[in-house]
Amino acid sequence: MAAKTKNTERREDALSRERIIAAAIEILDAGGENGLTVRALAAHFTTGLGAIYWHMSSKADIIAAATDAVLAGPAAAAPPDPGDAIRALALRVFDSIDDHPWAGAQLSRTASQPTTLKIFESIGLQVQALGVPAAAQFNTASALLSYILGVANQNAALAQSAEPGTNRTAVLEGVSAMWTDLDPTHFSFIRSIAPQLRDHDDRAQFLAGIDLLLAGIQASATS
Amino acid sequence: MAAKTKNTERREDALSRERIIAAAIEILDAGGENGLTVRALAAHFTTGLGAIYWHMSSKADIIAAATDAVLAGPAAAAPPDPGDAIRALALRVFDSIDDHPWAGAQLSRTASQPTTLKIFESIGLQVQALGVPAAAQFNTASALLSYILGVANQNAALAQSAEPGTNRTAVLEGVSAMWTDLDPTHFSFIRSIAPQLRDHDDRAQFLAGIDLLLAGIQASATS
DNA sequence: CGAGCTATGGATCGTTGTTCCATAGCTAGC
DNA sequence: GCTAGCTATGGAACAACGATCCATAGCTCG
Repeated sequence: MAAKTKNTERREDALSRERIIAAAIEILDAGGENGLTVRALAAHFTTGLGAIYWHMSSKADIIAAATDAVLAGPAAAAPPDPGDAIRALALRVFDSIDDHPWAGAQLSRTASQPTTLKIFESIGLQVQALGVPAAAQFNTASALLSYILGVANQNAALAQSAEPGTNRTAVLEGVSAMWTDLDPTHFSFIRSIAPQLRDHDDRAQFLAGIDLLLAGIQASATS
Repeated sequence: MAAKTKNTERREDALSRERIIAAAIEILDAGGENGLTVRALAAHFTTGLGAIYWHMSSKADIIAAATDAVLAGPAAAAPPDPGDAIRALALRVFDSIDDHPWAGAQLSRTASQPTTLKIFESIGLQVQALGVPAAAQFNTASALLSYILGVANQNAALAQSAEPGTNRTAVLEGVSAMWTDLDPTHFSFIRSIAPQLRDHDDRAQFLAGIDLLLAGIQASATS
């Protein structure tokens, strides 16, 4: 059959779902979730609202698609060891959220988000490879997913709390100082770790939690 | 033109920050986060917007205060065993979010939320009691907090996705059916656990994750 | 050469958070 | 007892948002 040439270009730079999502990611990276408005998108293409809504059904649709696009990585070959595979998978999600914090809030927003399902599936497969009994696989994979999404959300929240081009170091300095000024009788622990906050590595801390879960899985299996 | 005398008399039921927060919780429980508008609050007290903004500085302030109020439990006496104390603490947060899902999304929104700080402090104290080395306490407590907030967020998202009086069982049935209909080659794990989703216990699953982390902490300490 | 679909630009609607202002009750000082 | 000033209230007004609707222009096909 003759290939239908859909070159119905009204504009030089034809609008499309892909181009809109790419622009949305740009705007989200620059201004956070509040910076993305349908009007800002329309202005980016020097067009009207109708053109945007012709390609996208709603703003939620736009953000969901942008999140999927940002997290749809090349799915690098999984390491042979299931534990390492989970670590690599988790870090891939973490790094994506680190680059695009607004996506972190979206990931846990709708449980049916395709990306979240794919992550959950990947985790589940590695949990099976770890030899976790069938009856415990659901709980184990859910725990890993919940932890990953939890960290993703906190990163997103932290990034949004200091919207503009604020330096990350400055933010941590501020929080650390705030923690140090807490009431010593009610917040002895937080005060004790306040100095560590200033130059701690988010990524390493995230990985430490994954390792804790993996150690727990190992321990539960051999007991 | 002295026609309209404005009815700005002092009210019998005097407005106050506490009464506004209580009403906000009522509205949030009934209609979720989207159901709470400043105008709905004003209508609840048969007053205007100015009266609300006199007591509360912003809508974010209202939601934050409502979240704090809902999670400020009686802080029951902690069990002697640190592990049990963490379990009890985590379940207290879980049950609060279960009753007021909208609070789950708020908890991780602002890291400086007093309630989150208190939870973090409590976790940290028990982590210390567990004998975790000082250098690992920050990471360990953070992992526990991230997991708890992660589950809280997912509960909040799930509750919001089916806003009205939809039955929880019906929602799970639907998701379970959706999982079963996934492509078998790409979602073998999710399909395998789909039946378990239908009648799984959220609370027990949450606790299983806590136990996994506790087992991991134990294992890391003795190795 | 029109009919019909695709796509666009923008007016418009309803709702939201927030600010502003006029005004009434209350209280302290004289 | 009177008034200046603070506390509190009710509601108008504003700016911005997501979403819908509509007129219209380009294009394909019969």
